[in-house]
Amino acid sequence: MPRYNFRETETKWQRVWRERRLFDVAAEAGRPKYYMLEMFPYPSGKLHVGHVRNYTMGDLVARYRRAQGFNVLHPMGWDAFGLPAENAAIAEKVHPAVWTRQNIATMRAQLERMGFAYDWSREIAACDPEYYRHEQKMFLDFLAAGLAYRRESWVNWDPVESTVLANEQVVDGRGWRSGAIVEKRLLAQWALRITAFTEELLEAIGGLDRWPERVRLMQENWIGRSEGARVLFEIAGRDEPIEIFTTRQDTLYGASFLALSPNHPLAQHLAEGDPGLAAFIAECNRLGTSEAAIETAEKRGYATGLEAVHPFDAKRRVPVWVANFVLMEYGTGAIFGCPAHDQRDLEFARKYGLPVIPVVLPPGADPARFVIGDEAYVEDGTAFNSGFLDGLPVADAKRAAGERLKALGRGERTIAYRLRDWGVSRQRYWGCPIPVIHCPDCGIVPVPEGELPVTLPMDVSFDVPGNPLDHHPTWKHVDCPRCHGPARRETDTLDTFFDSSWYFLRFCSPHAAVAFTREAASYWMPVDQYIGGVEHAVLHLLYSRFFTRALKQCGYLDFDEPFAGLFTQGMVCHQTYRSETGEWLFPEEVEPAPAGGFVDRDARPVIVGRTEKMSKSKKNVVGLDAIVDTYGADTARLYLLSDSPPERDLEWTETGIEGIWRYVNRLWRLASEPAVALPPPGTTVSGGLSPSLAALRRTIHQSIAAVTDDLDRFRFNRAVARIRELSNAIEELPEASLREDPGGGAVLREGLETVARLLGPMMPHLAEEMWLTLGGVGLLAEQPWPVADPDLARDEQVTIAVQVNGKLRGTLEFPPDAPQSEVESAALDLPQVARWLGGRPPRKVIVVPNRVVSIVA
RNA sequence: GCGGACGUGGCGAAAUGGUAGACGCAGCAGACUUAAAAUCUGCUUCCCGCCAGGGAGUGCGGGUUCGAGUCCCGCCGUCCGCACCA
Repeated sequence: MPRYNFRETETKWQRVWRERRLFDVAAEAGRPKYYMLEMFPYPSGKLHVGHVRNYTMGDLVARYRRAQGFNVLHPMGWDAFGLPAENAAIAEKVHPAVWTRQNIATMRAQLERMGFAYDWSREIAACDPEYYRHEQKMFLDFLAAGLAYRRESWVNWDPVESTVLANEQVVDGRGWRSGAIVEKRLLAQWALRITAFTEELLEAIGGLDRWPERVRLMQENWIGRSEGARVLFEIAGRDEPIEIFTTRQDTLYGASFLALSPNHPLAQHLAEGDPGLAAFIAECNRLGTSEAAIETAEKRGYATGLEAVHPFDAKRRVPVWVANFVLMEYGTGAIFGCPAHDQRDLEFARKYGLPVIPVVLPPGADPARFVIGDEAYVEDGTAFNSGFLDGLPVADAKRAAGERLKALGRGERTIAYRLRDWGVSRQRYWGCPIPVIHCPDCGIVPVPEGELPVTLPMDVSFDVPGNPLDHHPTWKHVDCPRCHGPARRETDTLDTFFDSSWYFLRFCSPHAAVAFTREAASYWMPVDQYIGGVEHAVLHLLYSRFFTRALKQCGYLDFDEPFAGLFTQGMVCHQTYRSETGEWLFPEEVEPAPAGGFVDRDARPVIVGRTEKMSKSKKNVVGLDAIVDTYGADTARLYLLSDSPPERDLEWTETGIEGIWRYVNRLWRLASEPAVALPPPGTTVSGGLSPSLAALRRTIHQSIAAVTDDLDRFRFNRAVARIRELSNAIEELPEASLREDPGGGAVLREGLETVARLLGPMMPHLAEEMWLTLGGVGLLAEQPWPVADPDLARDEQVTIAVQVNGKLRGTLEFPPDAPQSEVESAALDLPQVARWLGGRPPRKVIVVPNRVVSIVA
């Protein structure tokens, strides 16, 4: 049995596509465009099959839209700055630039072998000075516009990576990469004013109707809008009031303390004269903020001795504490405590013996008898013990309290957000240098635009910990561009998320002297379909939305949203294996044991772990090269599309890939050894077909319609199933009916050509080879997408279910849209139906056209 | 704690409120073969039955409906995101 020679075929078609520059595109005013983009990868080494699932989906969409006549931009590039390159430099004594370039070469070759339809002429790498020079210019524009600024602030410090992390990069109190417990440090840092767009970023989420609901919710939660009030508390004996934020200004009469964050400026100031407070603060900053630490850490406080004046009642005084549970990063870093109506405040008050004053009365409760026990009352009710607020429901009391605060000049209603400005300084080498100079006389001076790019020095050493740019003997020593005195270059580099916040714009005009041309961006943008992992729901995707707005403000472009459509694909999983001693094993180090289970190469038993996302650390990866060597790119591509819905996780199995490989060979035989001789291409099918041939034609056109619909809706697994149904129908057609019917060959040709066309976006090499074998004209990749003929797709007979009391008792065959009365009487005449009716007339009969007859006995 | 998604055969999964399990994987039986592989044919939700047929069935309990995997209410479970957020 001849096997399909994927090796020869795949290289052949890849060469043809490349030589004809088939997927290189140019903007064509007036022609509809389609921008298909997959999140560009970090060049970490070699690809495994898990990496290419989203590229396979993206390629499917790109080729499909191309066949539909769109001018498709489908570029690829490299998110090439980042820490792994520096780690490799330390471990393997190879320069990060060299390591990165090698990985890019390897991975590009791997992507090329997959036959992806990229416009490689637009390839970019973020570590290329011709790329990052433009982001240095952007940084300077942001600086001029006040969107980039330097601040001294408490930052997340990753002690393992010796660098600062953005809030978004701290996961569960730990560095997102290193896993080290993050510490708080006060540092001077560059930040981007993402909070200038908070409300806009939040509101516009509503318009992202082709984004997954999940991602939109995650962004909403991340921005974290909450309505409340800021309140100023005068402090006895001090000029400066304390400003707090609350969502419960209606409960101000229940205040029994104020609490400051340990990092609040006032707390810091007081600590200078209070060694006990200083020790308390130091203790708080040592404690982690991980889930476990938070759950076990008790509420602890330190009384400062200060007293605050109640804003509504000057006679009332409340003590000011410093408390470990108050976050400097949220609100104003200070709260007022109302123990009766906040669980956390209650715990604190009970511990330190502070008063608990109920001020919200549950509906129907007796004010004289209502007391707070172990649980704060947080539900709705009416204000009491609250002076002018008494009798008001919570919502009205919030409004009235807000108005009174404003009238008194002691605060107003306001909105607090969880979103913080984006700290972009990183104390690393392998990133984009921040183009500023620190001058002892002039302060911060931007590098003149004519001197961009500020390039990284190549002669660096990674022998000592810390930032190699800072250690470099000469790099940072420069003259001030303004006063020409001795000055120092900024040695921090930009967070790599800066690089990925605009790469989709660079792809529009990758060789332009500017970051991107306005014309190219206005033609290609926004990205019509973006595909990537959900792990970037609030990192990259939020930063890019911010960047687009910031660039708009700086005059680069004139739209707000970069990604019109977003799809987040599921992961590729594989079983994990461990040796008896607990070391992870690669799948190829493991084989099935004759007695069941698995053994390693030395026949020692292997422990089979759970199925998890493919990751290098657990070794449950299947190398892409090995799969393409054994089965070819098309087989791998179809497998990644066929088994699970694209948004769900997919389990990679050896039997699964073999099943696809068998199907590939069946398809190949079907096209290369047709059951009857095919008429020349373009032969029209004449009428008067036998029933089985007419049925096949119907299946062909129904398949075209169904596959088209499935691809539009990202239901790739279903599309694959529909194509298999069509190819099964062709295989199952009796040879006799093909031979005897004069139209047989033409219908067979139509069927095979349709299979090839529908497969084109999924298995482009095999489809191209089938097309050639069938004698098709030109390249399949240049054929238009097939269009279903509704007349030919129409069913000749419909099967109508007959139910008695909701149970299926038989079926009827009718032409579509048969008269209801006929269908009804045929149903009642069925012997099974008569039996269930037991001779009595039905109480009710419901006829749903072409579907069901429901009889109530 | 808050927010969200999901729960269907041995497995991956299909199913505009209208014949549950399409399409595949695995398995079983058979054909071809000296044999194996490959290929082909058939079976494959569970229970009763020789068949005909019947019964049960989409996490659990209710409800709406002629009819519910699908809609509504209440549970249980799994996964994901956020979380001392004032």
